Amino acid sequence: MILTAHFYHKNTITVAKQLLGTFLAHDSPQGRTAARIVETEAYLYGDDPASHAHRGMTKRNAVMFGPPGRAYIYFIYGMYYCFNVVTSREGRGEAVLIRAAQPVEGLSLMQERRRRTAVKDLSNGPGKLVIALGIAAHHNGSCLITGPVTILSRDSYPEKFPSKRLVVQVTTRIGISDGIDLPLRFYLKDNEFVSNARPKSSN
DNA sequence: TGCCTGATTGCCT
DNA sequence: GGCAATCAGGCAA
Repeated sequence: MILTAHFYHKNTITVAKQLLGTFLAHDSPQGRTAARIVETEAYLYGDDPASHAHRGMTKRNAVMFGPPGRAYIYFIYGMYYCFNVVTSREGRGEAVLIRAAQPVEGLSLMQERRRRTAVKDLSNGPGKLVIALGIAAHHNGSCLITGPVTILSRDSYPEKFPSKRLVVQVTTRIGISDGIDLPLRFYLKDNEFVSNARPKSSN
């Protein structure tokens, strides 16, 4: 079932952890794809220099300051998009970046979109999962409760993923140059679909 | 296996 | 004008 608004109206770190094991789904004209979220990062209000919202609202980050439960999608490195979930409460500017996911439904469509056959390489990174799921710039600001991009609860695929205690690992975040010491990256322990990238060291 | 680099463009300073 | 919450491919070992 689709996660409802109150799921997102919580402390951003809590949401980042609780998103692990849920399913990001997209019902597109080409068909349905869904992937289990295995890696997230929190971007916070206040003393978080890595957050796009750190210097206040701009044209790019405006969605971060809107209501929780919407998609914040931004363009990066001239060719990729990253998918985030707005969290906490309206006006704060907090979000969770979805960094990696495990393909669950619509595998062949994902393979076609990614031009890759290896399932392990379809969505094990923030830019990759956006491509695999067919998410695009026009989904920026879209509501994750009404769709077409939605997030489903952990019990949505009981045959493939029976109810089980999830072990969450915590590290610093990836690919940033400020705020690199903050422990705001979360992922499922020993999951082979977690992204390959490693945090920078602060030395 | 793992490090290094080029690709490519909208947004912010 | 510089850079960014990335990725794939190439090359060395």
